[in-house]
Amino acid sequence: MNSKSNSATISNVAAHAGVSIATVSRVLNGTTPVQADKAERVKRAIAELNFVPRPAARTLASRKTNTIGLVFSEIRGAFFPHLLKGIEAQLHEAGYELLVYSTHSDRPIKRKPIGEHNTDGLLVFTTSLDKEEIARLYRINFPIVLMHETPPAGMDIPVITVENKDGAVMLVDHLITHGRRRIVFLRGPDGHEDSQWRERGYREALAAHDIPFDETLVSSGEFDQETAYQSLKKLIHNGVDFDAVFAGDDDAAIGVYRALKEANRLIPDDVAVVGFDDVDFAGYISPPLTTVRAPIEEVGREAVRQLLSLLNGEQAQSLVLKRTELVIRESCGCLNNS
Amino acid sequence: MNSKSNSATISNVAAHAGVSIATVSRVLNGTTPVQADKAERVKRAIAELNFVPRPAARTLASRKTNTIGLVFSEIRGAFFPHLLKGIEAQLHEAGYELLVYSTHSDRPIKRKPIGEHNTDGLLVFTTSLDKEEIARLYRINFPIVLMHETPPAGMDIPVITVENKDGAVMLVDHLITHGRRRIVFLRGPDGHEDSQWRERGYREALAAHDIPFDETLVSSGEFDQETAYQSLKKLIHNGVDFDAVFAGDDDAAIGVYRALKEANRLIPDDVAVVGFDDVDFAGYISPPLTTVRAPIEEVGREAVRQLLSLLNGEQAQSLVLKRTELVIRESCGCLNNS
DNA sequence: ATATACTTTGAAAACGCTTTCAGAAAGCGT
DNA sequence: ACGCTTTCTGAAAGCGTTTTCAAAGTATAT
Repeated sequence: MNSKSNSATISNVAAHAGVSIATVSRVLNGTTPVQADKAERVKRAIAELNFVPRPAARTLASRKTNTIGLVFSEIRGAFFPHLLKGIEAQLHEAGYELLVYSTHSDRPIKRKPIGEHNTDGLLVFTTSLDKEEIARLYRINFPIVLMHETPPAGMDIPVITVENKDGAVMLVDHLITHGRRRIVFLRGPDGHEDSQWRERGYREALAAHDIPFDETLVSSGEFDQETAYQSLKKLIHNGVDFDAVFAGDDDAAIGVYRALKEANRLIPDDVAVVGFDDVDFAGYISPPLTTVRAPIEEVGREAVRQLLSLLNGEQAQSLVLKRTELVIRESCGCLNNS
Repeated sequence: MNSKSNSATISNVAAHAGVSIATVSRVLNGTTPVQADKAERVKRAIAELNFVPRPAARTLASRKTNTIGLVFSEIRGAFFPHLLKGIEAQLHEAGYELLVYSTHSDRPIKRKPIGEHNTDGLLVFTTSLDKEEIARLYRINFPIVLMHETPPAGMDIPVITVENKDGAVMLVDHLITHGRRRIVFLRGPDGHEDSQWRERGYREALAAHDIPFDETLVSSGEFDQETAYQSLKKLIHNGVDFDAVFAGDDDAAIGVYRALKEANRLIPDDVAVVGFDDVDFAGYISPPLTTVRAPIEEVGREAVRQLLSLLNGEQAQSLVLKRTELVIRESCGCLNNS
């Protein structure tokens, strides 16, 4: 069928240039100096024969795959493309290939199809890889970098994430400063670290203003529009009193908007709403959403940088926290009140 | 550093099970029947030694990489994740790996780093690979499937795309039916086939209602928010008379919204606006955008299916057109008028 | 029994590179 | 000129599989 088989190999090049294959390999990789004229002949032969070294053969001989793997569990609409973009760009600059794998919950595979034998290192997003697999890779000294998740206790694996807590503090503090006191918080998925940190920020901001934490104001948002919608609807139905909502993330904020509109509560006049992430649509919904910008593309780039350090045998930073930034738009109401 | 090197190989397994490596290979791949008891011993040995065959060695020996490549040029925010999701899911179901490569315009590489030697086949999105490279791959009989782009003349390469023209016709026809006559069209990027077909649909719909095509109503949108904003601003500034805008795609529609709001023209009362794609935010901007749903995840899945056919030596369909679907929301104004 | 045809099996040859090792060539100091 | 480094270079040994080939073992048909 396809004729990959007939293309030139290193021996063809060697023969054509009148040198040994070792020499060809050397000009190919620049591992050892080669006489100028021979190098020239080899280069010409490579060009004429249109020779491209087979990655598989290289990998087998050198034990390096020259590719790194990206593992993630969900392609969250607005979030993921930015992460991928950062990773892709930074990685290809360094000459590595990118193998992508998504571990959907419904895929009951034992052996992970991505790991030591087909990559030189792994980029792991949130909880896409279970603790045991991470531990196993760590034990065999396989380079990994985690994004938005801390490693299991005792393992020194680099982590890149954003200032979730700071972001949440800024948001909630902003709301309080502008007169809101009863602020609903919608939690993200269980075990999601981003959510845990955001809740911590929420609590700290309240405490800083001497507002007692009120469990009835906390509900489940799951970083998901529909869940947030249902949760808020229930709060309203139960007659819970609140004048603001920190939705957990921007997706959930959409659900909050819907519930509020249905209940004829005005945003921001009756209820201020804030999200998290500053996804693409945040500025275009109505009213434009006040949120926190998470530099997710930069998280991707940084993760690659750290992984490359590891691959080069250098020391990597064990934790890189990317700054978040408050983006004030209209849903918090401060543009009118203040 | 890392100890991939010390893990079990096929010979270890063979020794442990008391058979030859050929036999191990056979139970591994099921290529030839093996006596039940021996097979059992081999399986146990594999489990005990925790043996995983090295992909590189397999590839070298069998000349199959068991991975396919995805080439694209841009990670369009709202569009791309769905495509990737479809591809990823379908591909891993079939046991293939996914290698991802983005050909940014500013990357001046000669040899494409993705192709015959590191993949068994390629999925190509729009114009991410130039004609020559496609022609070269076609010539060596390398399996490719194109998404949203027709192959160069004379090459029978499968194409998966959506009913762009039909979608555009539905959209424009809908506008006309509801009384709009002077409809602006914002073109996508030069050479982008989606855009060309949408324009064709735009023209056909006009013709069907005996509305003459008016070049002054056509401008450049580039499927980009900012460009669309600028173009529309200029149209307004030039005093061009129009009562509707077909923005080319949803991203451009955002720019149109902005320009219109700035000019104090009401959507849909003064100007109806429609987009294309039905990206995630389309239902949440204000007013909610009337658009056409493009089943992009399904395009990804279908592309994989066709590529797998090719890989299995079967005949693939040369063209698969996925149906588009009109999604009527509020920006077209029909919910009030009709 | 005997010739004939399957089944199973292992030895060994690829697959296309990198890398080690030792030797040849060249440069240098005396 | 003569050793002693220092550079280059090629032969050959892997890397870990798949696959071909022929032999050995079994069953079937005469």
